Amino acid sequence: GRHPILQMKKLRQTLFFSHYRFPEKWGTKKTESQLPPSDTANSSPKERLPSTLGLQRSIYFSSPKAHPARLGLEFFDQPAIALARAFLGQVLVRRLADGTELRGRIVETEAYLGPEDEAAHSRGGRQTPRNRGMFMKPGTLYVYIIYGMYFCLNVSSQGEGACVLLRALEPLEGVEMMRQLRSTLRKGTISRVLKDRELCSGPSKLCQALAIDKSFDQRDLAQDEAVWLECGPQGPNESAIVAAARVGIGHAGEWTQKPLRFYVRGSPWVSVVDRVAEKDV
DNA sequence: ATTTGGATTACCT
DNA sequence: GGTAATCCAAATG
Repeated sequence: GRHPILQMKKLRQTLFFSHYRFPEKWGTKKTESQLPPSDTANSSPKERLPSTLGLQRSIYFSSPKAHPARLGLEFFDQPAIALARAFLGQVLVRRLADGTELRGRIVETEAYLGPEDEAAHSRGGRQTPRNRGMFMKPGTLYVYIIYGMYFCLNVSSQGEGACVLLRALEPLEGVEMMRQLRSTLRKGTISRVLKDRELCSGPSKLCQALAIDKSFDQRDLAQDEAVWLECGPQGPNESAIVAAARVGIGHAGEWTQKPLRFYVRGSPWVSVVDRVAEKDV
């Protein structure tokens, strides 16, 4: 980044968070047995955490005040398709300036594979000031402006220029604040009360609901103080993940049809349901 | 320097 | 199902 303010931000983050350490391994990947995606999904804090969290909670995050199950670089350092699937069921957290914490369970993602992917901003190896985040280390955010007025939130994965787009969340915590943010930020004039389903069911909707804008570009999801990812109580079954064509990438080329969008089958929080794709198993 | 189009949303019929 | 809104930034000259 050649922008002095961005450089300062970057430096501040680096210094402030340089004391963080992460375990050698997170342990085995999330178990894929378990139950189908939960109906209410949200378990009370008192509820038992999965055993895989034991390791993560150990010495690294001893303070209960600290992020109890924050996912680190090891989680993000996997190929885009694997990461896109692994995101499902994890909880995205946004801490606002006043300390309010907003939480949403990720239910829909898209993988963008890098230079060979004709639908990716990094197609053909294009690297520009805008998409730099795609080429940075796994876990780096890539936030860009679309149609001059909306934001999209991506997370860099393993693989040059590869990333995952976050497309929909199930609101879990801070729902009224999300409603307020959406009502305030969206372009519509009238202030009809938005339904819960309308809060985070789209890549730009979730950015509005969580107050995520361009200032989050190139931040580190593994270390930032205002946004992070927590291990959800349980991920969906493999069979509960639908693989469908990506949304809004035009009508040309083989890449348009590839099943690189993933969402939780039957979730009412998904932005676009693909009935045809759901028939395949 | 100018042009072009977009990883969307909201509101219309 | 269709399309206006709205402007950044990549691509082109």
